[in-house]
Order: sequence, then C-alpha cells, then structure tokens
Amino acid sequence: MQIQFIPIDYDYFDWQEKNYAKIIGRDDKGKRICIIDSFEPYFWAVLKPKTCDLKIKQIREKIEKIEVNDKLRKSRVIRTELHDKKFLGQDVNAIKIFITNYKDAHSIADEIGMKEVNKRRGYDLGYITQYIIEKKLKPLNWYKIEGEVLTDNDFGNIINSLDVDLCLKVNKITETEKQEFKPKILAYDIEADEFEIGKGEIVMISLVGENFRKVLTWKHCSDQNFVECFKDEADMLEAFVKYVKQYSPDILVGYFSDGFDLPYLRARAEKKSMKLNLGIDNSQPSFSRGRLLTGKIKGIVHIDLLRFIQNAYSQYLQSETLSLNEVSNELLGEKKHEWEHKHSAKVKKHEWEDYFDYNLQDSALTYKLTEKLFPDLMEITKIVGEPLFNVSRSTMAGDFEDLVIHNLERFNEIPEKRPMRDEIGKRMQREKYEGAFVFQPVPGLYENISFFDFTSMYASVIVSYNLSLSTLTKDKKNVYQGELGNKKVYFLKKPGFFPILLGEIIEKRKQYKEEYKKNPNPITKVRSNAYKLIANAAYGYQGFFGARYYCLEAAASTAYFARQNIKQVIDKINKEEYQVVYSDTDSVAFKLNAHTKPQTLELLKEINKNLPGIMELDLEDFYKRGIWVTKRTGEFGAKKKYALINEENKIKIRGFETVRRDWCNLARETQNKVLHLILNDGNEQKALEYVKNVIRKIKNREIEIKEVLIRTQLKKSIDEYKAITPHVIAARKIKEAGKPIDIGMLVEYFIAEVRSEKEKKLVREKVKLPDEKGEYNINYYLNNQILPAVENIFEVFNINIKEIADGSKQKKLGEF
DNA sequence: GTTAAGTCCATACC
DNA sequence: ACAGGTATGGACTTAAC
Repeated sequence: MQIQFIPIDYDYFDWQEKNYAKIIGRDDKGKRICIIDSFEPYFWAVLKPKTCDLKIKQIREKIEKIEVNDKLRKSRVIRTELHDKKFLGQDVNAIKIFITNYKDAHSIADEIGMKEVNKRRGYDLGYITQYIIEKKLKPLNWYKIEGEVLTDNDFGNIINSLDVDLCLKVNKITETEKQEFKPKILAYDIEADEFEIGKGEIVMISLVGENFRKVLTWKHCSDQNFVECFKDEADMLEAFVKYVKQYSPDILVGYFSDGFDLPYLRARAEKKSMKLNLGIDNSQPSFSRGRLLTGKIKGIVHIDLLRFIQNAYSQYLQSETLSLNEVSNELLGEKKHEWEHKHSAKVKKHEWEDYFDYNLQDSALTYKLTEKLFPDLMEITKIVGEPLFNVSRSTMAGDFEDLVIHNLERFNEIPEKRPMRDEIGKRMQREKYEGAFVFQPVPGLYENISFFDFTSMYASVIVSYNLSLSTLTKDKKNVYQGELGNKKVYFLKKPGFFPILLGEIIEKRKQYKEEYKKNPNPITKVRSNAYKLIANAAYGYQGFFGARYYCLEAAASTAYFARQNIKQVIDKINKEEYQVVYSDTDSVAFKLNAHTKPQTLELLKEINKNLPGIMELDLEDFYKRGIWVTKRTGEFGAKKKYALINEENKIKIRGFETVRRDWCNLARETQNKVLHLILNDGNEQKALEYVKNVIRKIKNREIEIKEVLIRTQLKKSIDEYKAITPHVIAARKIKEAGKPIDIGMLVEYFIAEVRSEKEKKLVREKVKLPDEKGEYNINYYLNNQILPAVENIFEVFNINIKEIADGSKQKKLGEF
C-alpha cells in the first residue's frame, strides 16, 4: 500500500527488545495515520590515529562480544563496521557499533575502554533524532510512504489501542514536492478557584477550534449555545476529553498550559480518581521536568504557545509582558475580555455570563495566535529537523544545535557529545570576554543624520572569518587571527561545517528577503524571518556553556572581528568628512554635514566593496534630527540612550525611561511628550511649557493613582533578596493580603505620603499597593520620577529644569 | 550621624 | 541550565569619617 504522509508527532516503543518509531501524521485526505518504522541504532568509537589494522580487528572483535544486562532487558552489540569519518574536521578511523536497543547505548559505550579508542560519540542523540537522521523522515514535510497495513495483533496491543484511520509498517520513504499543510488546531483554557495547581476546583474549560467553540462548566448553567453544563467536575472533565477526541486535533494548544492548565487538569482528574486519557492510545498526559514542567500527550502535539513566544519571539515584540492580553493586543489587535478573577462562590448570578465569555475569549485568542504563528513554527521545524513538539519549546540556541546535528552527515562528521556536568561547571566559571564596541556620544541635538548597520553582523563575522570549534587551530599559516583575552587564537581558512551551515542559513535568508521585497506575501516573509532568527542564534550558541560545539575562542573572536569592522567603518565615514555621532555593536549614526543622500549611498557602496567575506553594511534610515543626552552622573554622553525622528516624522526612542517599564506612566509619558515636541520642533520651547504644566498638576494632586504606579518584576522568591527594595516590600504586602505572588510577576505599587518624613526616610517605607488608601508622595514623584526623566534632555538646551521646578515651588500654585 | 563608595537589582541595547 | 557582552540608573548597604 502507498500513501501521501506528513509526519507530525514522533514517539517510539520497544517490542521484543528492539526499538520502533511510531509516527503520527496525516495523509493528503486529512486522515490520521500511524506509521511504524525502525532502524539499527548505533554509535561511534573514534580510534587513535595510526592504530594498526591488526589492533583494529582485535578491538572490533572485543566490542562485538559486549553484552549488558540490566533488570529490564539484555542488550548487545550486533555488529561493527570500520569507516573513514571526520571528527571536528579531522580525518579519523571510526568503528560504527550497531546495538540491539538504543537505550543501552550509554552502558555499552561505558564497556569500551581500550586505550586505542580515543572517543565514544553519538550515544547521546535520542532515538527520534537518530531515526529522523537515518530515515530522512523530516517533520512537517510530505512523503510518499510504501508499506504494509498493520492489524491489531502486530506489535502486541500497540496498534489496536490507537485511534487512527490506518497504521502502516514502512517499506519505503520518498520525499515529495507537496508543501501545504494546515494543521487542525484546538485551543483550550481552564478557570479554577485557586491558582495553586490542583488546589481548587476547575470551574470551567473552554475549547476553540475551526467552527468549534465550547465552554464546559458545572457550577452554573447558561442559555448561550456555546456553554454546556455538567452535573459535577468529573463529568465536565470527561466531556473535555470526549470533545478533544472528537475534534481530533493535530495540535492542542494553551497559553502557559505546560505550567498551569494541563497539570491542573491532570491533578483534578487524579483527585476524582478518573483518567485524563487524552492520548490517541488513551494514555494520560505525561510530564517531564527540566527547568520547566513540560506536558506531553501521545499522538497530539501539545503546545504551550507562551514558551514558543518566549524563546523565539519575545525580543521582537514591543509588549512589556508576555501575557496573553498584551501579546494578543500587539499581534492580533484584540484583547482579553474584562474579568476580575474571584472564587466561584463569590461570582454573582448575573456575572456568570461574563465569566464564560472571558474564558471563551482566552481560548479564542490562543487559537488565533497559534494560527498566526504556526507558519513560523513550521518553518523553523523544517529548517531544524526536530519534531514540532520539541521545536515549540526549544531555545533558538538549541534550535541551532539541532540544525547542526541534523546536517552532520553531509560533512561525514561524527557528532560531538553534550557536555557533562563537570564540564558545564568549568565553562560557567570562565571569565567574561570582551564584547561589543559602543561609541561614546557627545550630548546634543543633531540634524541630518544617517544610520548604517550590518546585516546579521555576528553571524556574518562567524562565516567570513570561519570561526568555530572545528576550525580552531594551532597553525599560524593560512589562518585568521582572533583573540580571547590577551591570547591570540587562530582559525583555519578552509571552511568548517559550522560556518558553512551558518552561511547557508544567511544565504537563504537573503534570498527570501529579496523575494519578499519583490513579491510581498506571508510565506516569503515567514521564511525570511525564520532564517534570520536561526542565524542570529549562532553567535550566542558558541559561547553557551551547554553547547556541544562550545567554542569560547570563536565567540570571543566573533566580538573581536566585529569591533574591528565597525571601527574601520567609523574611521572611513569620518575620513570622508561626515561626522560619526554614535555607534553600538553593528550600527553607526553620523551627520551628513555638507553631503547629499546620493553621496551617502555612494559611500555605503564603497564601504561594502572593501568588507571581508559575506559582511554587508546596509542603510537603516535617514533622520531629520536626533538627540543624545548626558549620563545622570558625570558630564559624558550616555550610551544606549537616544531618540530620532525620520523624514516621515516617525520617532524612534532607545533606552530612555519612556521605554522602561519600571518607571511610572506619568514619567514615561511626560518624557515621551518632551522628546516628541523637541524632535518635531527642533527646539525646547513647547516641551518646557508642557513639563511646567505636569509639575503644576503633580503639586495640585491632579494626577490619578494609576499614572504613578511603578511596576517591577519579581525575579526571585521574596526571601532570596539580599537588598530589600521597594518592590520586595510591595511583594510582601501582596503576600500578606493573601493574594497570589510568584516569581516572574509584575509587582505594582506607588510611593505614598507618610506622616513623618523624618522617621521614614527610605523609599521602601512609603510603599503602598494600588488599592491601599493614601496619597501619592509629591516630592518623590517630582524629584525621583518626573525631573530625572527630563532633566538631561533640557540640559542639552542649557536649561536647568530642577531650578525651575524649585522656583515654582515657592511661587503660588496659581501662577502656572 | 552623615556621606560616599560599593553592591544589588531591574531593565534596556544590540 | 536551557544564547552572549555592554550599559544606565535607582535604592539599599556598608565603610569611613
């Protein structure tokens, strides 16, 4: 039999002491298909150079006799082969060791202690990863599968309990051209009486799919057609499982569902002594604990969308938190519905409809976000080669490593191992290396500015200078000379697999970006973006202590060559009688002086002609005006703080309090307004009037409390803080009030007036929560929020705003 | 007891 | 444990007088 097939969820099982891959996917008609396949697991023994043939023969014979027994099973070496391979770019002889059960790879590797065996590698890859590499059945690609239909009795009861339309034992896999795939997505969200997992009852569960909207509940009934009422919690949970099975999604998605919804459901089911058999084999969700809890459902890809957004997207979002509300608002232009969380016993009769509505909306937003982000997720999955489940939770650095692992075969490379605990410890203790160059700006308001920046600078440095573990060398001929601290380090010019792979990613990114420019459509946009995300992870990866291909020399040299290049660009621009005013890492801002725009573009061209390798400088934009200010302490210009206005009057603000979420809205808005007025007008007149008015309002207590709330994130548990800061006090107060408080939460508070300023000098002694009675502290908001936010800006115009504010204090309020 | 330097902490830039 | 270094600035803590 032959089918079209797209693999979605990967799993494996043991049958008669061998491993089998069990892959769930769809055929071209949308039927749910299971395929069973296998390969011979193996790992490598890398031999010392010049080991003689006779010795090799003896070693192989020895290895072939290895058997390990543990309680569960007997495992043994099936056979060995001798191969010419590469390890970190070096030619090696290696013995390929085939074994009966992959799970015992590690213990068999431990039995290989001959002194001629230099290294053992490839025993830490994971069965599914190796399967995908061996059989080239890559996730979310279409294949033609030829195979035999399996019946219930094959493989014990593995098959008969599966809720699929067809199960095939694979004979042949052929990749096909087909690309399109629209997964069946089902979003879910629960509402519970307590925040602690399993502590309270689950009040309701919402489900949203295509033409599918449900709220399941048992506390209160409703006439609305999407609400279904059950007699108790257990009944509701049962219905939840039933509806999931009926909808038969490829993806079940929640928002923070790894950490909340799924474990909560599981805990409540346990409490009610019932099974939450969501898996297509009727198994319950399983949870694995890394740093974070991860919930897995067999045959259905459970995705916690928050984790994907955190790992892949957060740095490209404007949202100040990654709450469903803010992220939806930014990406969809749609918010959560209003609802103030309360225990179901306290929900009034007329409020229930709002509660249902709120619950449904959460799933609806999660569904829409998933629809929007799935193309990106799918593209990354295809590039990386690991299953969707893993990719949706992996960091970008992890993705890069997976990409490398899945492409090693092309280079005939044996995989490097994951670092052990002691190795990680060593790496973590290392000293920092020198990073990027940041130009010391001279404070002032500048006119006619241009910005150049390097495209994917660090990635293109890695490629251009061939910086990687496998190209690191002691040779001093035909090399690039980098540095790590005071030490010179060298990299071969002959391209290594890591820079080659990264180069391919950058090249594809460039192609799709061009394609997108020519013909803007969502597909090219997503592709261009996915390749960019992955390319940008390569630098951090090589300096990351957990990396297989960790190479501090490469990471430090990447920064070194980047510094060299940006400084050369700065010199060149200055030499041509432009004036550089600022630069940070990969960008440079300069005044055009007497030059025209065409001349500036010509300069860009010329610089590009002389850049090494694939490095490329780009025009970011032209700006009418820009402002740089002094540091709060000292008379130097502050780095990483500036504001610009381009020719379309679009304003770009970096680093200022306006963009910092730990300043109160009033200060942020005042500063934002000041920057806008100054950049628009080119002078400070209107801005000054504006600030005077704000000062007046503060003094007259005309400001609402919500405008003076300060938000600070709790980064660790309350007792772990060495310094007791205002936000720690606020967190304590929240806890004392019996409200939930946890690591990661944004704590809101304001600084209030106190009876005796003499007794209570510290800021933390004046902290009040938003709902506490009290008035905002006029002096604090003037001297610690508003004035500091605008002081340095006015200083550019030689205006001392503090004096003006002080002076105005003595005047009658009415004089403003 | 006051003040300045040092440390902790959060958050931004790239 | 789950990318890197550079930088600002508030508030607390501690050392020095």
